[in-house]
Amino acid sequence: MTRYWLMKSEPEVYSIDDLERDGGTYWNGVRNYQARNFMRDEMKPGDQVLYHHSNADPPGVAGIAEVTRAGYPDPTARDPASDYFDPKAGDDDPRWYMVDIAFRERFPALVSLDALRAASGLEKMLVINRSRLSVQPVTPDEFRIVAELGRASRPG
DNA sequence: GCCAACGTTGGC
DNA sequence: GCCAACGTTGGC
Repeated sequence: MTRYWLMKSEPEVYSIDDLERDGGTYWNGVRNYQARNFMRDEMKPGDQVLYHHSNADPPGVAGIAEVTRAGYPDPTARDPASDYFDPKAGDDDPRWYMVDIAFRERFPALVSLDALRAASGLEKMLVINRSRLSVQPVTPDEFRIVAELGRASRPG
């Protein structure tokens, strides 16, 4: 069963343009248990992802990606040289997980957070109500509505 | 840069 | 196991 997600990235750090250039990437560095659980337990290859720019002006959904590898241990948690190092991660408990994603689509223009708030059918989206969760599920309807808004967008 | 929301830590 | 203190996120 295909599931749908929203994943956030700061464009200053890694934007949809970076993802398009690279073709795909691994989603390391998530250090939140709820987001970790989604990646470890629920995300599967083929799942579709709304790629959201946070800490941006404006913030919003920039395009679509696809999960290409299900959750596996995030090696940066064990790397003392990494910003994401976690001394509590160990051999028998990787503690943090990541997935791989691939670029699929870049919207002509970003679907801003304001546009998401204004759209009918997106009232319950977590990105509106719980903006701090960096990996979050979206319903098939929410995904479809955002994708349609994105594809219909015009560059500003 | 501010600050509200909220997740995590640690003392008790 | 509670909860105050603290750190981080992210919209503005």
